Amino acid sequence: MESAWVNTTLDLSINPFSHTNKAPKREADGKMAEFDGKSPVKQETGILVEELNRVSAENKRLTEMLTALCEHYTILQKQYKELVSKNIETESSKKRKADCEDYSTAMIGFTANADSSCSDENSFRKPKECIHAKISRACVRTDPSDNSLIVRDGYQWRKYGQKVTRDNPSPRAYFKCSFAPTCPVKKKVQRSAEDPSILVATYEGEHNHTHHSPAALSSLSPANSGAAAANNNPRSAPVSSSFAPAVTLDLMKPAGSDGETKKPTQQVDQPAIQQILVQQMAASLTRDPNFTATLAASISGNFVHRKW
DNA sequence: CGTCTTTGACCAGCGC
DNA sequence: GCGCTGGTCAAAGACG
Repeated sequence: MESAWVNTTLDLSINPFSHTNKAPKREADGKMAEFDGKSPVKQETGILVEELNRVSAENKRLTEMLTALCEHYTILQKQYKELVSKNIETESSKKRKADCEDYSTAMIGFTANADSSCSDENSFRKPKECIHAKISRACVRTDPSDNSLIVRDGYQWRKYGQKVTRDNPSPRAYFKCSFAPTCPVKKKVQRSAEDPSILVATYEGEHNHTHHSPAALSSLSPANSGAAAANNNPRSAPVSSSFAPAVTLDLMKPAGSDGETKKPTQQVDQPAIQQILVQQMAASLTRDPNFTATLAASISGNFVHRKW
């Protein structure tokens, strides 16, 4: 389900006039108009009207594409929900959870937040804790060459253990929330066995403090990974700026009543997800210096080429 | 010197 | 009961 990853990047290299070569043509038309002896104002007006119509048509076409994309996304998400519910039913019949755990399934669909239910990893081992502890899972795509098991989520974590598990060659790191001494939240981070570029973070419990960490605001932005990483783990080297954009949501959002714990997090309202996505895209873009630089270059380039 | 990470040891749960 | 496995502890070392 690679298509489930939400790509928030923009291709700024697209020149709106490139496919029609309107700009050079318009320039040429203007020169020709001088030779034709027609009114340059009328020529310019006609060109502008034509361009306006073209832009409107393109806008309409893009809107239709976006609508179709959203519809496809909705359909895919529904299919994923059905798959997850089926998996929960089948997995609950198995005795040992470790045999049925598959991180890749946790990444399916909306990979940012997969709030696990009692069918999750501790359900068979610690059924009592499962009732009280909120368990959620997040998948973050990282640079495959980056060996650090750091997931920047805005909180401060203290590593208290590392273990190599049976079904995954990469070690699993254990973290406790160090922001508040009484905070019971624990986090396990391990690379996906199938895709080493993906870090799977499993959170247990709920934070009993507010999200004061400065990195909390910047954690959603890959561009600020350096500062966030410094806050999260001052001693570790800053994560490469080539960090792929990963959607990261508030992982500690309450999953609701106990009766609802059987449902995966993907049950969140569709408009809410879209709103979060839009906010994250905007935040990610506006905080990325590369984006602003590229945008400025693109705009200035357009001005130069178009010779307004 | 204080804080944090590392890592081997220990403990508990589970299956056989 | 034994072995396997995951989770946690705590001493030692690194780092600023």
